[in-house]
Amino acid sequence: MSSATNRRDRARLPGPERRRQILDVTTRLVAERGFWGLSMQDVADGCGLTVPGLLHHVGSKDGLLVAVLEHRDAEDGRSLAAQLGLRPPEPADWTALARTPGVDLRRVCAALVRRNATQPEIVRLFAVLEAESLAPDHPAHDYFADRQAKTLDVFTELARPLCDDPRTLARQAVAMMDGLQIQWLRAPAETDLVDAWDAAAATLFGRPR
Amino acid sequence: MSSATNRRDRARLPGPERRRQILDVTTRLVAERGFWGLSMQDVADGCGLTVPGLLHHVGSKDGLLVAVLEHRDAEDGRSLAAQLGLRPPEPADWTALARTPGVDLRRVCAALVRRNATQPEIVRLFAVLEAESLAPDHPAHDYFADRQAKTLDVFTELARPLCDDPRTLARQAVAMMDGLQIQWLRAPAETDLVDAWDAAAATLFGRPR
DNA sequence: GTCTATAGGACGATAGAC
DNA sequence: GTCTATCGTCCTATAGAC
Repeated sequence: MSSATNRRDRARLPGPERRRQILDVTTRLVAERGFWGLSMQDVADGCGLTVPGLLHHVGSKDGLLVAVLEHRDAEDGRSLAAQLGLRPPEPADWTALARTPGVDLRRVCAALVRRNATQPEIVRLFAVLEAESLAPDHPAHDYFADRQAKTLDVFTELARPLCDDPRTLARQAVAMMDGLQIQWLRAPAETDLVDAWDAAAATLFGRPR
Repeated sequence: MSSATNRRDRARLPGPERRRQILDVTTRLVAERGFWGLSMQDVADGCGLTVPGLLHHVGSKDGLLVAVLEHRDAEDGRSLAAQLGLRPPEPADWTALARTPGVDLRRVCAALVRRNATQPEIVRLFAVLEAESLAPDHPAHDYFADRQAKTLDVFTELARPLCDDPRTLARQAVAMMDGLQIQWLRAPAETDLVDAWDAAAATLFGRPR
């Protein structure tokens, strides 16, 4: 018994693994409590660390949140690109979607919803932060303001082939996704997110293809 | 200078006025910070009270939140009843709407949106708490679970005359309202809530009347 | 109905040893 | 990379005087 957990059950993980662990634990806790309700103590406990040990990795509580959001963006970009069959080199660039032939708003939304349905925790993270960050002094305020603007722009481009007023359709698609996700999170037993979205897509985009 | 503010600028308000002041200040602060981010000290300061003075009125921090939510429900019930021309005696009973001739989901949503557009602060209060209260141990968790269930039921009844699948339409109407409100709160300059809703109503319910 | 005083924690962050 | 120790601040709530 010499190799693993050799000092009081506190594993001394290599840097990258420790970082991933911190991001995972934080994601879960922020989804539950929001940023104002998050305590560094809880995160540290969840990682088997002390608070100063945790701060060594992330600098500050604000820094922790930023790290989580950046990590999620990277993951989501990769997943979406993979689902839509894009080439891996530049996965993080949402904007590229709008210029990819054969990809329209309907397909992108369907892909997003299907991915989201498999990870309620992440959806909840964004739902909570989206509301909390309306406050101008919230550490993620600018991040979410940019995100909404960028999402609406890309969705508008994607909606252009589908209707006369793509901006309005983009707005409605975003609103519907956000709203259905909240209902699903509150009553997961009653609601199937994919079914609810497919019905909504029929309303938004017209009957199937 | 004997009647008002006679002791260190701290007005000794009569009970009901003080209560209203507390609820107003709390509403504003919860809308900004959520419940986890709310501090009794800030509420007390905003009322010109000490913290124990504040606690005398509301009992506890949880009690304060409950008081705010109950107060809002009462006000909203009154307003909606007035806008739809119902008799005042029983304004708080949402359920009655479903049995009122000439009232359907389209009209009720239009009335709700038009009222909400005049009070962004209240809309934000609900948006923030709706997300925060997804956590099972949040003091408003049960309140919002009930609220969502009840709203969906009433909306379903109201949608019955309009389509074949009223439950689905009800879900979509709720989702769309919630989602458009978030977008409006984040970028009030770019979005007019009433316009956005009227466009969405055309999508959801079909072209005008 | 409002105060002073205070209990009793939890919080985020820093300094410095190992 | 992680620790111990500690600082200073903020928090909700209670007890009891006025």
